[in-house]
Amino acid sequence: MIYKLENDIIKVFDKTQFNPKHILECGQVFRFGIDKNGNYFVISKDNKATIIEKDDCCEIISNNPDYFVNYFDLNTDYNEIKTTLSKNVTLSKMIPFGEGIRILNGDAHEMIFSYIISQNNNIKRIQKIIDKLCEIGIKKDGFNAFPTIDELANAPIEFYQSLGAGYRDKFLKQTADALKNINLEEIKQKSTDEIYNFLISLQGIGPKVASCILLFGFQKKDKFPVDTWIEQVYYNHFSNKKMSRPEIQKYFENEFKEYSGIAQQYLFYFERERKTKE
DNA sequence: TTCCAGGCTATGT
DNA sequence: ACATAGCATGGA
Repeated sequence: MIYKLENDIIKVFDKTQFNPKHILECGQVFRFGIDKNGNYFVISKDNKATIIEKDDCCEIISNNPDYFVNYFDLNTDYNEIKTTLSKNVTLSKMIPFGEGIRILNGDAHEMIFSYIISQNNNIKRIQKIIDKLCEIGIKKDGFNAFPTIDELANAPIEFYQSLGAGYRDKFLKQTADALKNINLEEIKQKSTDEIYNFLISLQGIGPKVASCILLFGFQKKDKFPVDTWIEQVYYNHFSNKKMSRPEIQKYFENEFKEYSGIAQQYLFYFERERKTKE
């Protein structure tokens, strides 16, 4: 156990496997930032958590501690996973850059819309578009909840056109309409392949976006999404052999098995931190 | 100005 | 089954 619950505050003691910067800036989530006190915060669904770094622990202050124990995946031992993944020599050299990364247990519905927006886009603009999308979400204490399926389905196409999302606006509207009569909790009971096929049947979702949604929204850690950054990691650090993105995905999923998605985050964070100075 | 960003759809072969 | 043009927008 790496955490304790005290007066609705989660105290995480093992900082080698919990680092708010690594967790939030490794590209898996978009509704986060640093508040005026210099503390990281993250919004998920209709919940918000603020993370305060102390000398001996990180304190997670939120409206819903149970939600965030699950959200931050606090019952999983990431040091054990790191040891396993370190058998790959190339990856073992990159893990220290993002040693406190954890895969967040995000909301499936929120991940679907977030990652439709993410296609052929950059993270800063993705965040701006999602922020605008959330303006129709319920007002909470200092933030907006992510809009529900009904709120998104009831919004007219003009709303989506006002987001600055470009050609993705119609994908968002079509997906909102398609999801209106679907219970995602029932979808969750299906096999990974069945969920994948359901996801790519939605407009604006292809192999990469579906893999992200499976990993971050359906907690399928054996998925390894391949985007432009991962393609570069592959050619810069693993092989010069020309491969398609689906082939690169297979290559890494075969290498990292049930921890593929976690390996992917270390690689993504390493490559992106190396090439973007803030 | 051109290129690129967590790619997908549509339309060829 | 695989290859590629076109796609909205904004920042470098």
